[in-house]
Amino acid sequence: MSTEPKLSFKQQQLIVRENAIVDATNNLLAKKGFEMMTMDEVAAEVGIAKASLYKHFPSKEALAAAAMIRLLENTLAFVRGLSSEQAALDQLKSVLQWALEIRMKGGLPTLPTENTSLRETLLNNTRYISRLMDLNELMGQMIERAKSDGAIRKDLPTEVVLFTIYARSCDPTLDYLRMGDQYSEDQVIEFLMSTCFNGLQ
Amino acid sequence: MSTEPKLSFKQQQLIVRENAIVDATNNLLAKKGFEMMTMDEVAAEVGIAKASLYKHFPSKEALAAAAMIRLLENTLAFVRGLSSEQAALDQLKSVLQWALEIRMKGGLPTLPTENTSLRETLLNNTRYISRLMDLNELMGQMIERAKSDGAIRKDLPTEVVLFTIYARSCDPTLDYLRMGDQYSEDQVIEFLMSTCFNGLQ
DNA sequence: GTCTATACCATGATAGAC
DNA sequence: GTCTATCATGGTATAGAC
Repeated sequence: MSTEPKLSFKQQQLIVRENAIVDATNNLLAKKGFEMMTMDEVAAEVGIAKASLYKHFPSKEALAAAAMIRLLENTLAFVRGLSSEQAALDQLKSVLQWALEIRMKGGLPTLPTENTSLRETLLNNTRYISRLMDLNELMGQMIERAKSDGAIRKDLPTEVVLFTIYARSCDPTLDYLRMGDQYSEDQVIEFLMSTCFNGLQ
Repeated sequence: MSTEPKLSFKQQQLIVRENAIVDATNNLLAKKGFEMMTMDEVAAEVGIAKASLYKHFPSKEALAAAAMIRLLENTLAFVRGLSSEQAALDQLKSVLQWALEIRMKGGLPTLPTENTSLRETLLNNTRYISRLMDLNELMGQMIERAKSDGAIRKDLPTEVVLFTIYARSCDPTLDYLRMGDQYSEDQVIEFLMSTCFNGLQ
């Protein structure tokens, strides 16, 4: 991506530090949600003083947004790296599976579902919106290809298919099924994907 | 239900007042979520002083729990009132449709999805848990009947079917599709139900 | 850029008069 | 049981020294 050949030691150190901060934010966000996560906790997990956080990120919302954007960019990279020889339907399934595996490992759901001040902030964040539109575009193309393959129902608007996949990737059913720990992680993921693509009937 | 023949005027007044409080809570909870809803707002919407709220409900959590329990009891009443002549699959569809229509009208999603202090409180509330278990029991029976009718896939555990329906009733896809207002409310509900029961393929 | 210490403020909850 | 007024807590954000 970048043409910059080398970074000074200080710059590298800064990046490492900020990565650590975003990592901690990611974990806490996944575990407690935006409102219940406090800046004290983030600072404690990173091992720095709270005030130092504010040297890197101007607000709690900005910090959480950074975590969401990083996840979104990882998702984009995954989608772009999909084999173009795969059938479109299989590509879609791979994306959903990837997102569910991340959540299984304690990661964030790809999209924010709750009505929080974070949602507001993200909708005003141009970088986030830009990435989200890129992802929607790519996913939309895959859905349309799957439709012409006859692999996805043509009576559903592409938008509906898209949101349904997004929603399934954030589905609380995963947490409920995992809580009971009656099924293996792979089984849970298989159930979620199967009900999404094949339905209950 | 009750065998109490008459209530004093004061008692009736109390019930009306508390209903109004729970109504307001219900609306704000649906609009803003638990964390973003403040007791000041509830009081303002009811038109009483905040301190008066605390004469009726000991805490914010208890107030929200009252709203959730009322909804759950309404759901139970709806499920119990379903015609026993209907096929089990149609009964399940009716329940989902009913829940989605409530949300369309600005109501609460039936189950709490977020990780909040409210969730904690509810899980320790015996009345809530008791009602939830009743609902799960009834829904589980319907699912098993639908399975033996050959109307629901037998390879899915009943639990998985149950959670999937619950999750769909809280699905953020509804909000996204409504925002675009490209489709009528009935169309949106139809999309959600169809993708749930028939899948995307 | 990191720390300690603190300002500041929103909000859940209470006191006490009527 | 309702009100006005107030408290207490906790959490975001900042000041200022190093």
